[in-house]
Amino acid sequence: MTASRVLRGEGGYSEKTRVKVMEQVDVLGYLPNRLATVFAGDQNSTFIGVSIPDLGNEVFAQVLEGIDRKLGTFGYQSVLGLTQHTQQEEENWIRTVLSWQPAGLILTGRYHSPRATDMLRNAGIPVVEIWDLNSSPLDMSVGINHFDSGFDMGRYLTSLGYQNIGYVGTSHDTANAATERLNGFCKAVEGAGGAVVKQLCLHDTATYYPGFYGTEQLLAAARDIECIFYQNDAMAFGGLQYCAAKGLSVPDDIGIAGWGDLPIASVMNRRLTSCHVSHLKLGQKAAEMMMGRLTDEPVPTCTDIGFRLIPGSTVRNSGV
Amino acid sequence: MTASRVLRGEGGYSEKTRVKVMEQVDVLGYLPNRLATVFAGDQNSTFIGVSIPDLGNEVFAQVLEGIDRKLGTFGYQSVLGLTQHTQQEEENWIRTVLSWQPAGLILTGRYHSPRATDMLRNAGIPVVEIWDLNSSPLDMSVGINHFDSGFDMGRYLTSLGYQNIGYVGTSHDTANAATERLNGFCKAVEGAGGAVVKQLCLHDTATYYPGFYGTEQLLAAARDIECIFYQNDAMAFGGLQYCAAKGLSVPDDIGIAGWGDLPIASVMNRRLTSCHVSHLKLGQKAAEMMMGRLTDEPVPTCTDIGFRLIPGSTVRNSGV
DNA sequence: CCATCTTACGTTACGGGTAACTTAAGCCTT
DNA sequence: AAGGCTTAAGTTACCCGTAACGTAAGATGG
Repeated sequence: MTASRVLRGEGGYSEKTRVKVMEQVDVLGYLPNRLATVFAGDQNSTFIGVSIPDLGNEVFAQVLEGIDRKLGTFGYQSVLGLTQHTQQEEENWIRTVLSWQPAGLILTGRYHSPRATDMLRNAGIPVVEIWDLNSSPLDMSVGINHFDSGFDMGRYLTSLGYQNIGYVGTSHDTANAATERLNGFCKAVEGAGGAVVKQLCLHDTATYYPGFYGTEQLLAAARDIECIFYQNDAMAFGGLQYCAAKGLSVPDDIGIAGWGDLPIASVMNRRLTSCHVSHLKLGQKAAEMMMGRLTDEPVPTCTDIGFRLIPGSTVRNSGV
Repeated sequence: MTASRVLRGEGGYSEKTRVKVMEQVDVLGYLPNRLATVFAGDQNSTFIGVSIPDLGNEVFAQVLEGIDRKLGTFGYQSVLGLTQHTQQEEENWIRTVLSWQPAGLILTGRYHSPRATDMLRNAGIPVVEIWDLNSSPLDMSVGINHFDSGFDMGRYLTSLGYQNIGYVGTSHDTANAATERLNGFCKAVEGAGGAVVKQLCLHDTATYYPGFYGTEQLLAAARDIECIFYQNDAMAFGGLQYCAAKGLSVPDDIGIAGWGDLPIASVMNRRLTSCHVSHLKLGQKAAEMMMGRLTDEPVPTCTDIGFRLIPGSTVRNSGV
């Protein structure tokens, strides 16, 4: 007991005793068992469960980096869960991670299975839903409005005179942010008298090569396409390279627009038309909101971190 | 007690009782507290501490993905630690994560602080050191021989007739895999009568833009450089784009070689000279070795997952 | 019908840290 | 020197799940 007091520095012991305790700590290589402390209910754990769809997608790796670095400065640890974009994986992971008594959870996406939602409500711990801005979150939410970002891109492309537009992305079991971007995009394009003539949703990962062959498939199916909007920048780069390989000039023969503004854009001579989101900041903000809630500070329920359309030069630069 | 038996399905209860227990589980929304089980010492935890330098570097994101997915199939969770390439961060993280009684640790790199090494030895749990192959690991090791991979690249470039070669990378407090690649590279180049005339180690992250401006600095300092070896592919892409921006023809005016074979290479029309390592497989293998040890299977101490030099077309294609 | 076995369920104790309380020792005051 | 006060250190109980053991009821067999 006295040793416990010394280690926590709460006072009530003599200097002589302190030294003796610290000596024994060194001799025994003693490491406290935090499990016991948390288990006894005297303190909360410093685990934060963090669910991320996948790390092959650079944007999520950046979000996770932002979260973990910020949590680390508060002495908290991320317990990772890669949910592969499925609600079932997420539900299983939530069940497991809750049994470890985490201090809170940060979840990517706003769509959860009914059982998952129940567990989250019952857990009585802070939950931050990230990525998709959610006006009625379980607890807290930080992200952007994906529908709006898709809408803005649709409006931008149609303002340049594009009428026949294609989309290349990937398909998922459930609605997700990319779906919402596509919905916003279609609404804007159709509202401006254009048409999203072909939407390709590949059963693949949203990375470079699917962007490449997806472009081939799209152009084979709809030759009159003037411009392609991609699920993300990686797929758009794949599309750019397909065009280069086939001698299609961008933006003269075809326009290319991505989403997410990957770091590689910083060195490309031709700026990819895209939409910038500060992924690192998103992650940091999520961690800050979590820590704010855990220290009983007032925390906003929803935080919109915003996006910025990047006109770029892979689309024509004015209306025809 | 009977409830505990029902929940673990170990038998010794009647069907009637089972139903009653399950009803109450539903009513109460009961979730077991795994902390108590582990704390009581009846079982090990299912945490695996995973330290990764940073996630901005795509290769580490892939390694982590490989680890976490594989661990997930065994019902284990990763507790993440981003150590930012410093031993002090790693030591602090190890101390914290050990206090949570993890079942094992997976650490990136073979160089740890003395205190960290002590803690790891005393912890009595499996440790897998990844990335750098370590012939005398603390416990287990999986990765590649970075010195050799640098050496092979040096030999390859000199075999093409390159004599004055530059290097662009980043600097770190302590020796790391990139340093070993550079050492192997220099040894091969010098052994073949060439010279690594300038080595630029930037105080920055090993990403695209530092590759871009690092190239500018390098060429300004040493105009006679014929070929540049980069710490990784991201920096090499930055270099490629610098050359494109300045009208330098690759490989006619200058040769460019990276390391790591990033996914974006799959869609580039010009194959980047690089070195392929299966990062995902590395992560999976690390997780498999960990699980093997935890289930008392015989596990090899060291696993070399190998690398493959990619000749590419960003260096001249035969000796002069 | 009693001895023995089996099954179902209950009781006790433990793990490591700490809150709350108790005891012991040292110090001062009158 | 007895009483009151302060400080240091010790004791007890608790957190929750489960191993180990105990017990009661029912089944089986001779």
